[in-house]
Amino acid sequence: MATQFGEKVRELREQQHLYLRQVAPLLEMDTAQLSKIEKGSRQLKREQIPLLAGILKANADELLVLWLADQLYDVVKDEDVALKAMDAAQQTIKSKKKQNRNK
Amino acid sequence: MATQFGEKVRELREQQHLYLRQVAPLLEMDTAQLSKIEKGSRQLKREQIPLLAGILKANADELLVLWLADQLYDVVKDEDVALKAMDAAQQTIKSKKKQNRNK
DNA sequence: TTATATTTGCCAATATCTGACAGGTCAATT
DNA sequence: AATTGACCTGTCAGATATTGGCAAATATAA
Repeated sequence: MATQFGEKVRELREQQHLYLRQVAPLLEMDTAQLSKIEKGSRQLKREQIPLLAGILKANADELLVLWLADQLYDVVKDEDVALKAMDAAQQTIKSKKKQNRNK
Repeated sequence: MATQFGEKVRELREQQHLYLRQVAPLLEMDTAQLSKIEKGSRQLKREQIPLLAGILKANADELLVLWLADQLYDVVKDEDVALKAMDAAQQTIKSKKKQNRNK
């Protein structure tokens, strides 16, 4: 249930001494929603990550990596072949990267 | 657009000299849907993979790995930090595995 | 042309996710 | 014990996304 992204957001928010009720309006949501995001039962929208990073004075890419890792984990979390699937996907990404370099 | 899973299914189906119209009904769908699945514009349901593997005399886990890899790829395909996110997710999976061993 | 196999476009039906609110717990304060 | 402030949880209608199914288009071969 808990997510790496949510836990990191909470940690950063507390470091900044901010309350949910202070941060939530900046993201145009209510405190309940932000609470759920930190607890991992809702997803922040991908495009809101840079804004949130700004609010929490954090690195947007670092937050993005955690956010993506949560999405990836969600796909394979119950699968015995999770690591094999991850390897296969990694290969795909690497070969696409190579393609992009050569065009 | 194309998927590893879809391409593999087509390859296997042709090896078995089967037509879409022969395979589709066994999966309780029409040929159009199966065509889209092979082309990668639709997803086969996770739970239908073993049945399809049986029809195509293929290994269910092998197909599952491709299917999952497609889902994973879809999450990160447009992201610069794709590989970092994959690494992070891999770490999470590995540490969960360890947890399961010790309980 | 005709027949067969596959592909594509469309859209209604279904499934999933989100926003918003109400009511709840918990801890500190009076 | 009553109040306050911060946060958490459940619910559900509305918004979004996905799927199923049909019809028509395309492709290939005879």
